[in-house]
Amino acid sequence: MKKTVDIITRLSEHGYRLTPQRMMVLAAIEKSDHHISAEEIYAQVVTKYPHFNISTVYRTLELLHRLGLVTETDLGGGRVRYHPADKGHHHHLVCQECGRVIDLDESVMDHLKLVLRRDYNFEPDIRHMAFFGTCADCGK
Amino acid sequence: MKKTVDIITRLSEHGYRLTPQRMMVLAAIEKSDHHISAEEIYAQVVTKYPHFNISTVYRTLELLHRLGLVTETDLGGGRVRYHPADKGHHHHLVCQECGRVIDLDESVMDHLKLVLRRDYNFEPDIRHMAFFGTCADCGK
DNA sequence: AAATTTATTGCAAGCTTTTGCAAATAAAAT
DNA sequence: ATTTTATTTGCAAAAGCTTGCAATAAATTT
Repeated sequence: MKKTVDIITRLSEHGYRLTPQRMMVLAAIEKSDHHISAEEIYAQVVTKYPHFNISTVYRTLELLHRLGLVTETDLGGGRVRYHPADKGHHHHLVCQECGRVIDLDESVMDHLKLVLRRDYNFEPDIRHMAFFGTCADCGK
Repeated sequence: MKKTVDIITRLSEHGYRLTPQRMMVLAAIEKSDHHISAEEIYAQVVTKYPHFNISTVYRTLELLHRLGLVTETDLGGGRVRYHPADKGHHHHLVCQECGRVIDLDESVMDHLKLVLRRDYNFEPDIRHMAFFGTCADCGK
């Protein structure tokens, strides 16, 4: 399990600056126990740093995602949710009827990953997927 | 291959009204040879119907998607793209480096669909997926 | 054919996310 | 320690999409 300090090292190694804003966004994501939204990160940081702007949250999230340190997932609800990539890769089933979110083990995507690599020579970024559909209860 | 008239029948059967706006949105989607965006549909219809509003496009697309007549897919580029569901189910690989879009046969998702149905009793709506990643050329 | 009912539309406002740009500042060079 | 540099930030505006609501109009009933 990677720690915040390792992510900081990665940023530094890639030549990105270690700004207080980035450190606070990172802390908010790492300490969150759920799939956090940009607005939630903003709300946490702005209490300590009143000038803080939400566009910095989005830019930091884009950077962390591009470096593979954070996953971005649309779980419905009209906003994207973020999760530290090191806190376990997993996927979700989202019921479009009742909104229920079912956790899925990472391994369910292994076969598809293999096919895309082998048959299409494509390296997919499948670390945190959400599939929409109808759950057992709602399907009668 | 389903025709526009069949979609109109389905709408009518479900008790939805056959308004001129809906007919024009439908015509724009059906006659498009690519994955069309809401803005493109709006631009086409508004030339014939100046009062036309883009919120009607989004509401019509949501309805057609809910009835399974149209697929919604994020192919990158900051906007969702729409496609008639009857024009062949297929999927895409989107390269995050060069933006290249590779077409994928519907069957690549068969195994995953089976697993989700069998092991999770979940009926997934996997009719038009896009997977992001790195294509053969960009992966060196 | 007219009246009734109820879904749908247009409009305006709002929400989430992105972007251009000048000012600020982290890190490197002196 | 100071200056230089290039990245990053805050701000404002905009893009894409959604939603509340009163007015409109499709379809049903009379």
